Amino acid sequence: MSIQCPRGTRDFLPDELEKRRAYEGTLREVARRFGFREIETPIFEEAELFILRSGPGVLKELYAFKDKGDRDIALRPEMTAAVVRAFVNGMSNDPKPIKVFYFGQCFRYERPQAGRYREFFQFGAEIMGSATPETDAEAIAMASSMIKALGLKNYKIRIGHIGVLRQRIADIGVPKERTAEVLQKLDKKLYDEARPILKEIGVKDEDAEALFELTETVGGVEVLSKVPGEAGTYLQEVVDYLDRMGVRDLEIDLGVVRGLDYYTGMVFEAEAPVLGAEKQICGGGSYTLSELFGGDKVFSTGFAIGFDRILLAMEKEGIVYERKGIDAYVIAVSDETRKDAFGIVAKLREAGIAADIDIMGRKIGKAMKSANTTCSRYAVIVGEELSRGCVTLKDMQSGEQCEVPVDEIVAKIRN
RNA sequence: GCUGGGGUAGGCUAGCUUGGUUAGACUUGGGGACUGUGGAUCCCCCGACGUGGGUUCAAAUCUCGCCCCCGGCCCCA
Repeated sequence: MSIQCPRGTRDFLPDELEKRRAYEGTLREVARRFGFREIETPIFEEAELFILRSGPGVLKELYAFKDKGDRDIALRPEMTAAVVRAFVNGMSNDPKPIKVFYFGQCFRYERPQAGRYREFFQFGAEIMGSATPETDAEAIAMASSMIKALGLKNYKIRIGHIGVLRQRIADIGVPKERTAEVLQKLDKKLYDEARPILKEIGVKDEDAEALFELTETVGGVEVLSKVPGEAGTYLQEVVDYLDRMGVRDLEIDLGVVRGLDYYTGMVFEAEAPVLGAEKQICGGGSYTLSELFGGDKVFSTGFAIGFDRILLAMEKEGIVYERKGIDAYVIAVSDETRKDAFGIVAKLREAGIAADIDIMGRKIGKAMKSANTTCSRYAVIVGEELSRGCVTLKDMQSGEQCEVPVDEIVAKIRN
């Protein structure tokens, strides 16, 4: 038995990788259009970085190890922490706002299932040093554009506000150390499990029910009128900006919670229902994290897209990627012209044309077949017409062919 | 961590219930029919029982452990 990929990892064979690269390109292009620049950080970091960000609980799902210098190292389980670290270390005095995006693999030691791998890919973006509704709108707009640019049809973007919930939870007498526990139940909308917890804390029944009602505030942007105080006004602003930008594929859901403590205000998620259990394709919000890593407190908004999942969702929607192929396949009719054919393929390549040629000594019929399987636009047939300084150029799509002087083939193929 | 289903050539699969020819087909790949023309057809070739033990004269088939894959729960930054 041969050696397999480690559990939860995959080989990306050429067909698959070409597709992934193309969609990566789509995401990069959208980010570029939104004025973001790419950033890259190490694949491994000091384990401490992730513990600071997410709490000691992450350790059990971290690929962590000691290096030969006895340092505690971990493969990154996500990228935000590293980007914020890089910000604190080297970008904190850059002109604001700082808009960066990243793409890369992350690692989590979890049980693989649909859309969940141990090595997976995230595409994300952070806007740092700005805390305005415009900032949040910009992040949501870009996430929405990315999903649309990929061609996904079936998805939902839900926007909430963690500040509203935190405030309310504090107001009704839940101590800080039990907030996370309560939020977790609210996130899942497990009110029956939340009730006894709140009761035990000593929260009044009517306050508890009012809290549940708040998290049940779900619907179109019009439900914002029911959201009290500053947060309601703030979200209204965000939504107004989004509306002007033509971003209307959203709904309000104050039940959107997001796991972590450092989220401060707006939070949002996107999901693709076709995916089943692991349907979340994007998540983000506004946060402050830099002070945890020794920097000043800086407001940021960011999000990450689960690249593997969104591709899976696209596949389930029947979106197929068409292989690009090459421009020309050069075919020697006989051994007499074989070496000349290599001269011609070299010339095409020199001119920037993607050109291939048979290297297995095959005869014309099989070579033609190769031209076909490499998805070549043209076949360049090199035979006796070379004595007249010509080759035969065949359009593989239409089957039409004509004789072309050797020094005109580059121009002809370029059109 | 818990749980359901499943592993036969690169891919898809027959055989397994009832143990017994050389594990069969399709497809991909290589060669040829076809000495200057691809997608069609035909012929030939390469290629597999996840792994380790047990039962047996004999195991792809029965049995146990492990590994892996596909789902679901928990978790999900």
